[in-house]
Parts: sequence; structure tokens; C-alpha cells
Amino acid sequence: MAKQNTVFKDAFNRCLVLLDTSSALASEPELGNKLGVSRTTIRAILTRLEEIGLIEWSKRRKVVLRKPVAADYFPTAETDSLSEIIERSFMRRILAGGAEPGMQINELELAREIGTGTTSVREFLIRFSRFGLIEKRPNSHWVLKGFTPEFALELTEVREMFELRSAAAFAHLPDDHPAWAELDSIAALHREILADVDNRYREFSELDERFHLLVHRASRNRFIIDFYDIIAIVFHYHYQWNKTNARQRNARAMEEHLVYIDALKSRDPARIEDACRRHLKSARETLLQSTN
Amino acid sequence: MAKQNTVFKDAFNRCLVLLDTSSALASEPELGNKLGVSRTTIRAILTRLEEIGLIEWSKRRKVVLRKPVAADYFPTAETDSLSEIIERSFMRRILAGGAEPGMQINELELAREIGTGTTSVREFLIRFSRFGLIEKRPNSHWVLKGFTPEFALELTEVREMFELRSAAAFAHLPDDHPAWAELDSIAALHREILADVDNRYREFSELDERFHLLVHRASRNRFIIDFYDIIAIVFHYHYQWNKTNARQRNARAMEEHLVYIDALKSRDPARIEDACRRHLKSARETLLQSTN
DNA sequence: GATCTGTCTATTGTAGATAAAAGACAGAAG
DNA sequence: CTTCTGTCTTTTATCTACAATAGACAGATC
Repeated sequence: MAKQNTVFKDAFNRCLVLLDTSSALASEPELGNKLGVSRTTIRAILTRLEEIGLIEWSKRRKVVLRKPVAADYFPTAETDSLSEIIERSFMRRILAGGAEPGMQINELELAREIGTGTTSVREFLIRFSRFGLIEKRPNSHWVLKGFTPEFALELTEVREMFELRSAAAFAHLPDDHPAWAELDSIAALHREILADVDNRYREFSELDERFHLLVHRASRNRFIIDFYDIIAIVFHYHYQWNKTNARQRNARAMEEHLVYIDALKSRDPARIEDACRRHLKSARETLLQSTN
Repeated sequence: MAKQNTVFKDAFNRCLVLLDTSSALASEPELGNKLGVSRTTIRAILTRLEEIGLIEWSKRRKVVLRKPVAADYFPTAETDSLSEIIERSFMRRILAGGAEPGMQINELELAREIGTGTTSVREFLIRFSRFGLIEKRPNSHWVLKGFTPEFALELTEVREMFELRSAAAFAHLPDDHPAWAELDSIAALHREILADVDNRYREFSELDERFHLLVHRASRNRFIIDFYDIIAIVFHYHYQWNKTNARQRNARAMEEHLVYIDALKSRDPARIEDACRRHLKSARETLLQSTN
């Protein structure tokens, strides 16, 4: 099969949500904008909606005939893009499985295991190589460098340099910059989650990424912002994987974030640097604990 | 054609050089080590050497029959790997040609122009995207972000952070670390070139890369060292492209390097920082002059 | 017994093909 | 005259196939 129609299926599912709350659908270009896909895909969606009797479609008339039910949706397993599937498979293998540094990575074997073509695996590995966890031997295999203490230290060294600089830059954002509002909204969410931390501590991972990305963005430097991808992916899988004391660790990190946010709002360079350093120090320790 | 045999051709040419100064060739594994290729390729080379009457080959006996002549070598155009060809073509297009920021990049068109398959072009673009000059719109084209002043400023901001830290780390290398010897050899080469700068100033580009890479390596941080790739490629093509005042610029940079090297050898943090900052400042100005 | 060669197998690099998705353009509808 | 739809073309994402290259193993040679 040349290409999975995951874009179609995913957009179709999102379209069902739209359809749930309205009695008619907008024009094709407008739908395309809302769902972030081209008109070609929109028309495929409309065709299917008509086929399964959800709408009556004739030129500009797109009347909703009934509410969508669970069976109308495509299963979520079919809406993941191939690269997401490969990423998850690969990360599970190297983080969860016995992933000894120095291990060889075999494109063909990976592809067979995931049930996909080699090209996609290759492209994934090339993209992934910028994270510094694997390395290519030309005309030969890839080598896994491993999620080792050295990796964690090198990563956090750069992270600290970048985040300190970004945090300092944050203080100089103009008063009307949207980042301030976003910062307030993030702070509020922290307080909400902390108020019910036993049940909601799992929401921290996503919040953490949102907060630090906001800080890094203040650098206005594409290399600094791009580097945050590496941190995000490492922490993302790290959270999924290492759940010991998760509640406690997350609560502590959220407290630190609140201090850090207050420091940013004060615009006082010394306070910012201090709060930032404290938080980065404990983030580093958390990460180091989980390397072997 | 599934795969170009450029590895074979390139190793063959390098083997001819070996053959020029000896009357018999070593064993297959040893040759493989020397040339950095597998035994399969070595045997292909030996087969061809025999075919064109350069050696007599029978099991372990590989007697040289005559000296290789120019016609025995494969043309250099055939020894470049496909990714090198694509890289050069692409850089020429975006640096030399009218490369407006925001321009769309078309995989198919690029492939046709270079005379290669789309897969290779795609993989090149994925690898290249880490340099921050292009960006992918999923399911659609790539966008050229352009070699703009913003790019140069963002690049040099990170470079300065990394190089200052690496230079500071350099001072702490143990006395017997090989980097000190390499530093001396680089300094000597600077003096040689400076003594005949009118004729040899073009050798600076390569020397520059060698020197700064050595400094970055002292950080022992893979992210810092990898980042130097970006700097190297940008400066590499920049030197090829912007030749105004090249002699004068290179001479000045070499003088700065010598001061910088002396500072490193003194291990005095303040001197190092000062020399490093001065040099980085003029490097940034040079780069900025050539953006538009 | 260590290293080499002959032979065979497995993997990578690249081209070419094809379905999915994007996008262009003219005529239709407001 | 602006926005929409019908239709068509182009490009991307992915699979498969195959030559080049790497690498494994057993028997030969030192």
C-alpha cells in the first residue's frame, strides 16, 4: 500500500465531532481550514459521511441527518501516522527493552518487527539521530549510544545554558506580549492540579512541556527552541517509563515551577536565575536517577 | 541502478596510491583496514587491478606488475557519493541562486534536476533540516527559511555560548591530552600559511574548521560537538561563495587564532575568554556581511 | 593456533511505482 | 466580483525490488 490514509481517517473523526454540534456543515474550503487538510480530503470525508447516511450532500447543501455514534468513528489505532507508530515502537524497544549501549540497530529487522517498509524506518532513524542517542556507520548499521548518565549530563548541560539564557530574555519581553498571559494561564493550571494532586499529578508531563517551551521561545533563537524538542522527547518517554515516586516528584516540580513563574513575573534577573537554577538542578537529578 | 559503486571506485583510487610505493600488496583484511572498506570491496578492487594488468593475483600473492598511470584512476566525478552530490547541488541552489526566504522546495523537481531518485533527495532534506535553514510542512512541500541576518545571529549566539564554554574546558585538559599536540601543530600551520599568505590564504577554510572543532571537542558534550557541524557547513559554503576580501579576512582571522591559541596554552581563564570573544566577534561580523 | 582466502548470506543505498493528499483552474452560484 | 464546486494535475509518503557493500563461517595456509 503506497500510503496509509491516516490523514483522512483522523480528519474524518475530527469532523464527526464538529458535526455533533451543528445541523449543517460549512463550505469545503472553510472545513479544510478548520481541520487542517486540503479540499481533496474534505471531499473524501463528505463522500463517506454521505455514504454512511450522516449527511445529505448536494453542492453547497450539507445537511446533517443524524448524530454520529461511536461506530461511525474510525478506531484510533488507524489514525496514527506511520512515523508516530515507528517512534513509539522504537522508543519502547530502546527504553523499556534491554537496550545496551553499543547495540546494533538493524533497519530491516526493525521494519519487519513494526510491519512497515524500510524507507520509513530509515527516515525515522535519520530524523531521530539528531537526538544524539544513535549514530550511523555509513554503509552499515546504526549504533545505539544508549540512555546513559553521560547522555543525561550532556543533555542537561546544554539545557541549563539555554534555559538560563531564555529565562533572562523572558524578563525583557514587552508587557503586551502574549507570553505573559500564557504564563498566567500555566500558573493557574499548576495551582488547580496541585489542589487535587493525588488524582491529577499525571497531567504534569504535558504541563511541564508547555511551560518550558514557553520559556525557551523567549530566546527567539531557532536553535534553542529546536533543542527543546530533544528535552521534550526524552522527558516524555522518561515519564512514561519511570513511575517511581511520580506523584511526589511531580508535586515538587510544580512547586518549583510556581516559584520560577513568580520570579519571571518579577523581572528581577537575580531572582529568575536563582529559581531557574534550583528547578533545573532537581530536574537533572530526576533524570539521572533513571539512567543506568 | 540500485546503488552507485562509489565506495569501490573511491577505494580503488586510494589503493592505486598505495600501490605506487610498494611492490606487493598486503592481505585482504589488512587492505580493508587501511582503506576503510569491507573485504568484499577489497576483492572487487583486486579483481579489477588484475584485469587491467596492474597486479598478478593468486591467493596470497599480489605482485605489482607496473606503476599506475593517470588513466588507471576513476575520474573524481565518479567517486563522490550521491549525498555529497545532492548537498553541493542544493547548497549552490540556495546560496548562489536567487534563494528568497519563504520559497517552496520541491522534492521531485530537485531530484529531476540533480538526476537522482526522490528517496535520496528526501533523506538529504531530512538530514539537512537540522541546520535550521529549511522546514517541512507535513504532507506538503519544504519551505526555505533562508540564509538571513536572523539566521546568522541565532547561529552565532549559540556558537558563542558553546565556544566560550569549550574554550574554558580546554584549559582543564590534562597535560598529556593529545589535543595539546594537535593545537601546536595547528599553530605551526597558521604561521606557515601566514608567511606566504598571498599564495596560501585559501587553505584557511579547512584550517579554521580543524581548529574550532578541536576547541569544541574539549567540551566533551555531544550536543556541542554536533552543533559545530552546522557552523562548519555554513562557513564552508560561505567561504566558497563570498570571496570579497578573502585574503585580508583570512589573514586577520589567522592572527586572531594565534592569539587565541596562546591564550589557551596559558590556561588563564580571563585571557582565554578575552581572545575567544574577540575572535568570535569578528567571525560574526564576517558572516553577517554576507547575509541579505 | 592465528591469520588468510573462498564462498555464501544479510543489510544498506537507491530507483521506480503507486495510493493518498495537496493544490491549480475554470466555470457555477451567490 | 467574491467565494464555492467540479475536475484535473502535481507532489508526497510509502512499498518493493535490486545492485553494492558489509559481514559470517568453514576450510586452507602459514
